Amino acid sequence: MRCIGQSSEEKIKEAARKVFLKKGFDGTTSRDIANEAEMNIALTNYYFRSKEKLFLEIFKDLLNLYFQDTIDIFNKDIPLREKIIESVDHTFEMVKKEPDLVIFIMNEVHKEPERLVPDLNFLRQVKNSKLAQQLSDEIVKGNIRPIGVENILPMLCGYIQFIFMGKNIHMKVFEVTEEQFAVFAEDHKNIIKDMIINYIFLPK
Amino acid sequence: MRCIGQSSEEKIKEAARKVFLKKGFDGTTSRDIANEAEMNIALTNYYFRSKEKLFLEIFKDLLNLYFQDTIDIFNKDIPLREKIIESVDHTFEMVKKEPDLVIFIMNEVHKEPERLVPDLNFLRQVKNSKLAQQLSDEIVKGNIRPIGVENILPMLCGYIQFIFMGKNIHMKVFEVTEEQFAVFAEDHKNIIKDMIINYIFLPK
DNA sequence: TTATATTTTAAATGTTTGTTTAAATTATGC
DNA sequence: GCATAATTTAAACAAACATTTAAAATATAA
Repeated sequence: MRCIGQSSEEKIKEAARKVFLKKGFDGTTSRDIANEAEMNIALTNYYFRSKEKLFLEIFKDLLNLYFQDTIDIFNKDIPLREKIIESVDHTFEMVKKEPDLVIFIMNEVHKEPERLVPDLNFLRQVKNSKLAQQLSDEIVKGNIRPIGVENILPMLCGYIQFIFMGKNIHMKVFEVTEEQFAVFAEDHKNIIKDMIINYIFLPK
Repeated sequence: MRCIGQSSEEKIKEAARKVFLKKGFDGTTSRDIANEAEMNIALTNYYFRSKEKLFLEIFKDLLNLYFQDTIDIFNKDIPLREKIIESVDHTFEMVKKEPDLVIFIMNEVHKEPERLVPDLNFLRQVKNSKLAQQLSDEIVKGNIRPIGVENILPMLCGYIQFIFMGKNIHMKVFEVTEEQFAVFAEDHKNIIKDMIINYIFLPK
């Protein structure tokens, strides 16, 4: 094995990740991946047996990327207000760093929901996080409105995600540049945080 | 021309609309469309010249469906509070009726933003609606926080849309049925309305 | 060095893709 | 009814598809 740089297997996986994220499973051909990796077309099947197997491996990684840090934040031992801010901020940074991730996950799961089945145990962590207990506690104390994880999850993650999923539409509708969109997104992020906190917490 | 029922052209267009919405452009084959329409494979090209042309025609219709009613509501001569409620309610009904529409538009525009270029004039109506003026007026009067159309649009439409785009993910994460999801969605719709109004309007 | 195992290659596999063809069928206008 | 136009059909098209093959090249281990 050549030990300078990545192995061929890694090169292919990274290239495939890039192309799948950009074009989705249906829009990606084996040749696209081979070209991106600058490798022979046969190597994809030599290392991963099929396009589908390679996709599923990458999909698993990306689903992890999509949820793991959020789960970790939900499980942190910090006050609710802080957790809300950190969650929104993290989602914002995540979609900024990996702009194709959300629409990719949404679209692939929409077309074939059963792709999530092998990761059901992983997904369950979302609803069983510390945040759930934290919400119940604060509700009992009368500090916040009665609200469950299922309703706060989209607020903390989904709203921001939507802004970036609809980036191209926004840019056309409001006729703005990338830079202007970035300003808008930052602005909207702060509105979301204010709005959630303003809504959730009850006046003393 | 046979005048009982639809024309062949209409049959094909309707079938194509159905399949494109479900599987997207890349995931749809000419034979899928012909099968769905129960028509000969050659008729797609006889009536629409190519798969691409047929797609663009349908895409235009769907983009209209996605935006037109919202634009109309934005232009209504009704109080802001009422307009907010009506917008959210309309979005909710729209995505319930056409569950694949939002992810379809999002995904196709994400892959190829230039598909929106022919409809730029149509899209401009969103930001030039009466709602924009209405917001400025209320801001000057000190009734609401300073906020622009670009920030209120996602609140009125996007948040609800996200809930339905992520339907399959939600159902797996929270292990609920279709019926339970419907209850959740309804619930979240009301939260969104409360949250927006609670945030936008300043106390007298 | 030599034998063996791993990796890479060009070429070919059989399907499926979008699209076209030319003939067959049906409708239309006089 | 008959000529013409419009529609529908089965079949074929080349190109692109995922995947396989078998030989060539390279690395490994003795």
